[in-house]
Amino acid sequence: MKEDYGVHAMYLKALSDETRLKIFDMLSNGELCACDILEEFNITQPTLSYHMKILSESGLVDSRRDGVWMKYSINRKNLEALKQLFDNIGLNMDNTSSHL
Amino acid sequence: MKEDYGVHAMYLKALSDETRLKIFDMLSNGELCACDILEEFNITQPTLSYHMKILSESGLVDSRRDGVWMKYSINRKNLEALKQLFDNIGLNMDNTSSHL
DNA sequence: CGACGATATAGAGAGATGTCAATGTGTATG
DNA sequence: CATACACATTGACATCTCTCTATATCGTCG
Repeated sequence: MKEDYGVHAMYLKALSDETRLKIFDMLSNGELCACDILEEFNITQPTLSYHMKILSESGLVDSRRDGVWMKYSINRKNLEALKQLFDNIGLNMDNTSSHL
Repeated sequence: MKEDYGVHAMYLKALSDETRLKIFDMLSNGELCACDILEEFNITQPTLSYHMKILSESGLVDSRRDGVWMKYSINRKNLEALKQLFDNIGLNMDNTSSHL
């Protein structure tokens, strides 16, 4: 439970790019196709494809074909795993000098 | 509240390196000096210094001098801000097809 | 099948990142 | 002050990252 730094680091790396973080946030409102996402950014289609590949391969985003379109959505299980990381860090926190 | 993708991306980038993620986790058990952290890794002292600078400048880690030592600790306010990002993503999530 | 629209892949280039050895800076202590 | 210890900075290097243009692939429809 404490040794999957590699996996968590991969999740964080996937979200550490501002474009990808925005995309991930967009997906929190539901499944989107690549064309919908592309409209929101000033990047080319291949660049978006590159970012979606990184998000998909990290495991944080799922993809499926729907006819001609690729639909992307958040993988909740892995998002929860990532949240768990931060929750555990919070738990370990020494609370004696709580000047939050 | 929705436009600080840049700041959040910076937090995530700071934690997206496996070494830095481990360090951050170590700090959740309380303040540590650089020498303590260095013992846990197979990296040189300048490399650790480089990582600590990235963590400190991101805002997720605080540093203070204690005589000859540098003491590092987690900045809770900014950790909470980062957690908030994930909580908000969770909130937006469409729950109709909850196959978690 | 042939053409078209949506997405993926390849190749290239500029810049960022992680690492080290060497050296500098700051703090205590004799 | 001189020395030693803890940490920071510099410079160099290999690798990774993000972006683009050009081209390929895949699915649909006539």
